[in-house]
Amino acid sequence: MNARDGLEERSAAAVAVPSFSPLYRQIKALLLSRLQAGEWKPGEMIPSELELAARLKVSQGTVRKAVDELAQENHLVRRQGKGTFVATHAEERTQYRFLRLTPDDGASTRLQRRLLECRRVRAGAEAARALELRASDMAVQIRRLLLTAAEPAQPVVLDEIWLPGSLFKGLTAEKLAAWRGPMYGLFESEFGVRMVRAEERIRAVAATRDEAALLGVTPSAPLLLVERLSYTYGERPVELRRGLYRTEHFHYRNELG
Amino acid sequence: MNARDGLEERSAAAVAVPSFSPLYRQIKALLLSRLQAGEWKPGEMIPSELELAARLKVSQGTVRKAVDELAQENHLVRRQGKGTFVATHAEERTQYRFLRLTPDDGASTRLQRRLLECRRVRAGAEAARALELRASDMAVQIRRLLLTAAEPAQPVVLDEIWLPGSLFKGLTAEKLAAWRGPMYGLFESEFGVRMVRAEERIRAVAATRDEAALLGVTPSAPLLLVERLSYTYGERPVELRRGLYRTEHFHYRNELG
DNA sequence: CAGTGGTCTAGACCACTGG
DNA sequence: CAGTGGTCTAGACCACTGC
Repeated sequence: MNARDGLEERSAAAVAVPSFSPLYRQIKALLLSRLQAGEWKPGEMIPSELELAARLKVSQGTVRKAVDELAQENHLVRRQGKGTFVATHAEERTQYRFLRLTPDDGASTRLQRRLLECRRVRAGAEAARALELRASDMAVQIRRLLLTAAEPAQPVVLDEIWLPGSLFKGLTAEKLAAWRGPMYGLFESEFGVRMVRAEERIRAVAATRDEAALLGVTPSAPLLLVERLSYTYGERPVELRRGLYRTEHFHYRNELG
Repeated sequence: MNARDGLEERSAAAVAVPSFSPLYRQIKALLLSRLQAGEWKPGEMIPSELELAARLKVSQGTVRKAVDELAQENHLVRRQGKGTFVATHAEERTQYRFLRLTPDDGASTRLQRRLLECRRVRAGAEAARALELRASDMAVQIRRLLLTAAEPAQPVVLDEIWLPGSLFKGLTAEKLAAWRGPMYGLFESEFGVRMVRAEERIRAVAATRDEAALLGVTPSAPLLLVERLSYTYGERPVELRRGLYRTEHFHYRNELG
């Protein structure tokens, strides 16, 4: 079978390409569109390679390459002997998959949360631009603290979060406070919004008086400012997060390849 | 042919494994050991997949998978129609492959260098621990500024670098100042040390009086502290770098998968 | 044991590069 | 045009999981 033949179903899903789109990329785009459509939910198993190959009239190796790339991009998780599953933030080994803050000593990263605020507001200029909304559109604004779990509890992170109001209709302080596990897990199961990737911009700033009070540092103390924009399927931004990190005993870790 | 047969040459290069080492990983380890041995120099082309397959008595697909992983880990660079080449820091499109600092406006990242110091010193406790030396061993210490290229030149980065003296014997201020292109390119071509990966720890700190003077900020102004430990082949640390970044008009960018 | 992903092969053909 | 990496196939067999 030739890569250019048949496959109407695929060509519809195929994304813009340089000049030539190999078959496995068309399969990949097709699978991605099905993930986006919610055909398989986070944590669920997708059909086996052989079954997909048979259904799509393609060899196993071609499906394999498509699934490999999706697994590498954290959309799918392969488990030998069991199957291939839709990735989820709900059962992360690390409590927070996107949080790169680590204690200086290799100790545990157990942190407790303290919800400060959760309300619906107009997005405003900055959040609207990042989230591709109008400034007058509604947004959910959350403010919260992360503190060390060990007593005495020390504030470490002050987060300020904006979410598009249209996507998070029933999100209340009660729901947030009651939820155990990663916040992104709640977003998945309650609102069907799965974070796929994120971009962060990091700066050093001086604490304002309010920030200093909440984080237990002196005003104008240096803090790490981490601005994160998280995306769901289709490069659609769905969360803006402004985190202030105390870094006397923690650091932001990064790996450069 | 079975994955467990023959292949004395490979088993020697095979690294510790969970319980089962597929053939392509043995090939990968073999290629990696040859890269480490300098059999092919940075920028050079390695033998074609078919030739390697023939020499190693293995199918092209197996070599392919090994090379794929090495390319993904930035050891090799594939160029369709031309060949597969040893990765190098000398011909990076971006001037600095490991520098994640970006201007807030999407403008160019052109920076100029100003060498402040380059001398041979005792490593000292901190650098010795990081570089796996004795505190009494000699190290090369470099201090330099990076400034915006556009006039008026603004200081942006203050770097302090430690290198193991034993590996960088002829490294002098003159050599450094005369070198055009990335510093890591000089390390490759003059000292045969290729940086393979790096770890960074990022913090917010207050500028000391000296640091403030060099960077043109007020004392105790917030700065981004980026501590980088770079490794060459075999997980061997070969550079400790302590960078202080001004982040009023620049930010450290990161992608989270 | 059956079902899954993981490895390996052999061979055909395609896309890209440079002489 | 020859030589390179890139794609695709069909089939065999291996390793891991759970019943």
